[in-house]
Amino acid sequence: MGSGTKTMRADARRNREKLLSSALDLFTEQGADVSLDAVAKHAGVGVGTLYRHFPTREALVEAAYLTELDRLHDGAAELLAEHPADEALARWMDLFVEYAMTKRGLAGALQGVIASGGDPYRQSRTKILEAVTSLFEAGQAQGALRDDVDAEDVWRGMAGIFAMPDGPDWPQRSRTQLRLLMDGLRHRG
Amino acid sequence: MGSGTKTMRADARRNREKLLSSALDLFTEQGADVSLDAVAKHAGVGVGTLYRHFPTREALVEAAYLTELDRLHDGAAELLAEHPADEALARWMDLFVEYAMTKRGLAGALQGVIASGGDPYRQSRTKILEAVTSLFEAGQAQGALRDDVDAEDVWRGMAGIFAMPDGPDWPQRSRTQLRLLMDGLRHRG
DNA sequence: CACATAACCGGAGGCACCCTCCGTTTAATT
DNA sequence: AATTAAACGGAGGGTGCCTCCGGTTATGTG
Repeated sequence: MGSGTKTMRADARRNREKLLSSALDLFTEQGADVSLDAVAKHAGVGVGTLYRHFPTREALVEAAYLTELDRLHDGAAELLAEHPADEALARWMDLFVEYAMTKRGLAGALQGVIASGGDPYRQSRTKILEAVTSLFEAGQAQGALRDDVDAEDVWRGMAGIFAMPDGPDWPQRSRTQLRLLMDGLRHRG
Repeated sequence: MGSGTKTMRADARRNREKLLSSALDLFTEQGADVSLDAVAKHAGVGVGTLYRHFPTREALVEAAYLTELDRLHDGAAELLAEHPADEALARWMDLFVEYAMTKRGLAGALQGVIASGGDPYRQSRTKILEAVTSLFEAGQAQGALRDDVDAEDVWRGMAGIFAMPDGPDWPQRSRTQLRLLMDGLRHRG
């Protein structure tokens, strides 16, 4: 990830982030063919800056997606630091719904990334599984969650929300779905 | 097909055809992102004319493909009128290779058609199967071709060329392949 | 703190494409 | 030959892409 994100000049990093978040907004709510000029303007930045950070449209979309993926991944550790593991997992599932929503929104644009030879989903599985594992196993260690299933089972259960037909209440239904799963994961009694 | 191709004014039909053949040329040899201005110029026609005939890029690409499909389909009857059925089938296979080549060339552009909700391949199977059937069954009736296989088997055999890795000599190898198939279809002795 | 300088910023500008609009041409009809 | 509805063509206005470079700013040094 962020090759030199660490040694970047402060303003450079700021702009990079503004661009990513604008791209996320516009792409998810307006589709794959937003103009890059529009993204730059929305970020309050010149087009030159955009092109310096992301030489191609695909680079921008891919980076936006990977950022979102990282947010999801890193969220696990943060939640785990502040809550009992089972509650952390429950909250993390809400994060997961948000991730799923943006992924849906970006789908069209990501399609284009793949068409130009990219592979944006390469680390998705790994990262997500890593997060689930850390949360779930912590829950087991704390005696709050069942021992007869493993993290992959949990992940498969969560992935079910991708199969649901979308509609205006998709997020709500997904959350319900995941809450059900969560209840199933706790110890009886 | 050609909704009112029959009652169109002569110049209109001429231009329509010039446009289709130019589109075929340019799309197959330059890829999916040729400019429509370029297509019009290549056809020796104003852009206005292009847009009148094909309101969207997708409409043009789809029409070009369907034209090619029709050419293949209609070729069967023509060949059958001029040659013994087995020879007609052999010649038709050459037509099929040409069709396959253009289909490969258009693949990228057709991908876009599908993305905008089109279904260019809907009638492909039917039309091709219809052509094969007429040729093959005529051959059987004339006693030149085997009786223990049917037109669908022939079609499956021909479809094999789509599985071959492409390269500069793809057309040649495809023809060889089909000639082999053709030999297998004739009666022994 | 002031200065130097390397890194970064912004957006004007040139180019290509898209698509519409309307004055002109032409095929078909009588 | 005259009429007219249909079709033509391409100029033009709008938009997006991407580069280039004069101006700005963060950061390390004296």
